Amino acid sequence: MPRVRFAPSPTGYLHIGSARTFIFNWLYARHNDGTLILRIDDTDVERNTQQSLDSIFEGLKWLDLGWDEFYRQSERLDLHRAMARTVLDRGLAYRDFSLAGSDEDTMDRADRGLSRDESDRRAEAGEPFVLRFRVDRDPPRDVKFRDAVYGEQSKSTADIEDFALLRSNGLPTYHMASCADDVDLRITQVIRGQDHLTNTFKHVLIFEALGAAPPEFAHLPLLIAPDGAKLSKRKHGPVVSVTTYRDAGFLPHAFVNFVCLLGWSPKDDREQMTRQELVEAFTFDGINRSNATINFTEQDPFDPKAVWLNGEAIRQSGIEELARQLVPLARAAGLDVDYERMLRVAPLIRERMKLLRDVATVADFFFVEKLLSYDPAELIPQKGDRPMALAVLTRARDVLGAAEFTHDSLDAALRAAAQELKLKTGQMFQPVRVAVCGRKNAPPLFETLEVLGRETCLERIGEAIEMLA
RNA sequence: GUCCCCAUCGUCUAGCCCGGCCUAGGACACCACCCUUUCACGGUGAGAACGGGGGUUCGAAUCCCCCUGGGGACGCCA
Repeated sequence: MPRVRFAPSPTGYLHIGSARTFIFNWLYARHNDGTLILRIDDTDVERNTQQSLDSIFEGLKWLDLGWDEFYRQSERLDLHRAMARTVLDRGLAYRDFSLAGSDEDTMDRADRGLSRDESDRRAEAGEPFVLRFRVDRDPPRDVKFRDAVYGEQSKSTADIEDFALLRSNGLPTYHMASCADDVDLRITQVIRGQDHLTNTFKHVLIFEALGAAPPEFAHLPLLIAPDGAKLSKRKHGPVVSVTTYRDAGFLPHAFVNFVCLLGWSPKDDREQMTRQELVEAFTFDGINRSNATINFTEQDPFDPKAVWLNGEAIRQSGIEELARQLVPLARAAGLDVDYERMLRVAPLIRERMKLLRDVATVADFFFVEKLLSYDPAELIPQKGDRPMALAVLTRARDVLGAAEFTHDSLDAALRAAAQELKLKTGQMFQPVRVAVCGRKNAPPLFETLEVLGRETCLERIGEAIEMLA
């Protein structure tokens, strides 16, 4: 049974690249009936924050995929130290007491040749040290592994420096903790970003030193920003945060769908896929080797394809479900909404939204007492003038005062009115639409009038007439 | 500086491993037209790419080499 893990470090919010790593791990686990482990890599006490841990959970929960087991590295430090000790005892690591560091030749540290006796003595005396892996370069040999995505990989030990296993404060480094836990948790596949590809040679060395078979590795092409650099929290800001997508009104699945298409393909031209279809189609063979650019700008933080996918997902969602999701977004935008009313509005705006937050700009007039002020010139129809607009609105007021407020009778009544006034239907409808919606672009007129109700419509048309008079 | 990885439309990608079916396919975006009471949805269509140079071969987007370009890693961060 495959066992994979997603191992974020709580040093910032969950960004889209991490989210993709999580999703690919999830997909692999589900496709192969395996186990997905969430492991918090929090060995760097200085940089960890509760806030970012919360934000990671928030992001992962929103994705709504779940995981099977949970661990925190900070609760497993004894294991890491014990394994580091094993490496030391096998002579494959040494204590480096020269804490200056920077000028030091990273290949051949001065303390590399210290005798074990002296090393032990100084350690017992309480002298601080860094435990380093003793990379065997005499003679150099090639460290090899086969990556499931990038193929055979090889690197000479001559090009690998003596990296740290334990810090002078006694805490394990990422390399040590990660490998120790991968062994202990019996991880079978390590699926992570390609930025770890060169680290992997060090990890292979650690697995060897521990006498453990290394897991299979699958490195993912990086997600890069339009400026060409690896996506980063520091450089690109909140536009790369998963919560930014959530707050804008992405549907979790649309987001997942989009992210899956970055660096992976089902190879058969499918793009909109259900969760089940993704699980069934996901294999390492479909993963690309080249980095994927995610398109965003300061003005428009979301990739157009993500937005399109989301619009499609919105159109495919049920009215009840959509209305339920729209209510909080509308409230956040300051609109006075309730579920019942949203249920009537949702069908009118479903295909006019790409993000859930669009509800605020597309449906505001359904929920406000008083329309936002608009330019009275908007009331004047194509190839028409002020008197025409006035005539239309006056007639419309009479008609709507009498008509039954259902789609069909409104349709019939207003069309008849247009004919009487010898106007094109468009010339008849536009002033009415602007009067009741406060703008030219809006959902279909009769449905809109129906939902708005007679009282509101007459009131707004009256106001429009006053504006023109 | 050293090492590693990558290279098809603006972007995401199919094709590459197993050369010919590729006058390079799909999607998003953009543009045009159709539908239409506006907007949107939907439909139809157009433009748009194999980074360059050498090989190998009857034949190369596909195989090899070089160049160029891009990215990543080299921390007592992960």
